[in-house]
Amino acid sequence: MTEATMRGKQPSMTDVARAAGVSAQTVSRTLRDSPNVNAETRRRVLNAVEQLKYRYNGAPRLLSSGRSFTLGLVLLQAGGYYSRSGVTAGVEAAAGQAGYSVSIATIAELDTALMEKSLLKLSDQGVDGIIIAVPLISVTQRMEDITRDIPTVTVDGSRTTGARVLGIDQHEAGRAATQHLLDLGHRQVWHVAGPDEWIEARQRRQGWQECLAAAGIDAPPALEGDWSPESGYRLGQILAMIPEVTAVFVASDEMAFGLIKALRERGRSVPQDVSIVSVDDIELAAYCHPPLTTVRQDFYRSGAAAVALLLDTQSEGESLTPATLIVRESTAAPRSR
Amino acid sequence: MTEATMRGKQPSMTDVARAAGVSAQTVSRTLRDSPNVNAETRRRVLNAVEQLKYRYNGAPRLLSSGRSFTLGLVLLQAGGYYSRSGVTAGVEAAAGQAGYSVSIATIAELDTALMEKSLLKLSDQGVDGIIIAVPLISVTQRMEDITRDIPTVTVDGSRTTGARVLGIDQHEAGRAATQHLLDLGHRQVWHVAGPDEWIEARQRRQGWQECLAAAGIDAPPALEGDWSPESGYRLGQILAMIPEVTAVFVASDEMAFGLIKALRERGRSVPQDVSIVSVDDIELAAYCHPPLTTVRQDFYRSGAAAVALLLDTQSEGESLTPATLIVRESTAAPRSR
DNA sequence: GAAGCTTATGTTACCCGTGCCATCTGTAAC
DNA sequence: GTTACAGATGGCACGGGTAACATAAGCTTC
Repeated sequence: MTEATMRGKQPSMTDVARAAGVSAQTVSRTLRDSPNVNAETRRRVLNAVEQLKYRYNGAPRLLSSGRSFTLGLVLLQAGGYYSRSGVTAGVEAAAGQAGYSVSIATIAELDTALMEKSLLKLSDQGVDGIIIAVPLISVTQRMEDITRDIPTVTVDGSRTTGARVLGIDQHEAGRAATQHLLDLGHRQVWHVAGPDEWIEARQRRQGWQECLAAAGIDAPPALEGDWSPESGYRLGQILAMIPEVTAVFVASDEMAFGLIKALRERGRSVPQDVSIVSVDDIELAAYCHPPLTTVRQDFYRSGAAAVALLLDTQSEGESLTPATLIVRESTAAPRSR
Repeated sequence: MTEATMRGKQPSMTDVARAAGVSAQTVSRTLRDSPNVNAETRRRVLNAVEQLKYRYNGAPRLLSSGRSFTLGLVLLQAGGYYSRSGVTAGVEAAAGQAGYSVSIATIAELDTALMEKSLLKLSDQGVDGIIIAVPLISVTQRMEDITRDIPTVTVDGSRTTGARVLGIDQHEAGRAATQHLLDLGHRQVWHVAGPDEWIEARQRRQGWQECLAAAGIDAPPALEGDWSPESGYRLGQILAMIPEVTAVFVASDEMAFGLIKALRERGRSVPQDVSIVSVDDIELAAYCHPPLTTVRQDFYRSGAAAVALLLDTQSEGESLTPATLIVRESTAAPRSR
């Protein structure tokens, strides 16, 4: 027992060493399970550790090894974007499992300068890897500089040099949603897309387009929203004025909420007059009226997979999480004429 | 992750110093905007920084001063809680403003052991402060040990020794919601509460109870959900079977979604048969059917305020963010009899 | 013109875990 | 008895930014 009870100061390995009557080096070896430590010595050391409530300090290792055992996560702050929580949880869980901690950097909006700043910030913190959960429009030189130095995985984003990409199969999501509507007998499927800078949005739109093309249908112009329910509402007011519209593929559940509201206000009911399929399967999708037919996305799994990809140098390249169509009550066959 | 991780030996301050023909200390002073640096010298240093692409390294500072300029954020992973994204964004923005980075620790469920582990993990990382955005049921000795060493602010949680508490005025939220229903002419207000471990839930319930008591009404038993829309749905099925129910105060928007669905399925329409007021004002609250009358919570602001409280040693004690009632269409006067 | 102060810069020591090498003991091999 | 070697442990330097102190020059004041 040491009489020196320094308040506020954490004990160091040297303190433990003194208490156990060995050198700091031996303490270090003991704690790292080095082979050449006598059983009796180990016991004494561990005892001292217990006694002093010694806590390992990673800073010196970071100092000499350059590794911080911290991963950076870039998120978009913009409200209402559900994927965030799921991806975050997945990333954090998988990282924690592997002994890494997660440092976040949110960017207020989709802007190259802000993006650069965030990457720089994470780089300054000395993160060992970066997970970008934000679409990248244009990749600047500076971004490349950083992602060249630090392993990077992009979840549902565009490709950076050296960055590995991973995500849900958005193309398939768009296809499946559209096909479901065609299968119900709809002759045409309209589309409310997400912002075109978002890879997800573009891929979903492509899936929709190609599915229509495969059925020999000329795709109507896509309407572009910003993921918000408000934008869905706005675009819904437009669609409600077009009598031909009987089926709409909406790029997110939240926009679908707005769309349904607009249609209802204009006297067009879902699914009797208009069928709607969206994407995400947020928790509330099953509890609105009518419950949404939607393509489920497993964000948690994506986040976890991103970390796995980052930490495991073996699995190079891309990987995709499947998307599954959940049929509820926002879709029906068109009214017979 | 192996050699790919190693950021090729980055230049150090000494390298910059050599390039600029000054001492490392002067470089340090320049980068930290110390007052006593000659303009010409500063120019040369910054030039060298640019040239060598020098990046600041925080590890040594953590090593010698113990300050990491990192804040820890404890979140609950459990899905569907809107508060998380808002609080996170607020925390990160305010922290970034002050030059701090944010490291997250999510706990899978409300469990003392997990909570301890998270705090320990953050403590190991050397965070300068901790923001707990999770309700604390019972505070263990180990938690106290940590929160005594590290400044801690709890957002909408219970009180830890030494931890400062901050949050939205939940009591007032419950009162305002209930009063609104009474003002419309309802004789009785039922309540679907959140889990009782949550301080928010308890405070909202108290506000409801006291408001009824003040009006001379005996409060009916509160039904307890778990914040999920599913639990709202389940409890809604029960309430739908009680003809006397004309007004319900629901502790969260998401539960309200479920409740409304259950009522509709049982042929009771909102707000004609039953009025509903909930809490949160999530983005979708305005886009469901009917749009929800709800008490708005500014999570972003709470998060930002938590950081301010943490970093500013002056402002001791608690602080409350106001809650405002947003009247939409889920409430109406009771049917006249 | 010496004391006293300000401004600008350099020097040194420190934080603490770990890689590397040195040391010491005991034991097996010749 | 001498060499060889493994096992166990200690000593020391290193990493990079910074607090604390030292130094040097310029300027004011009496």
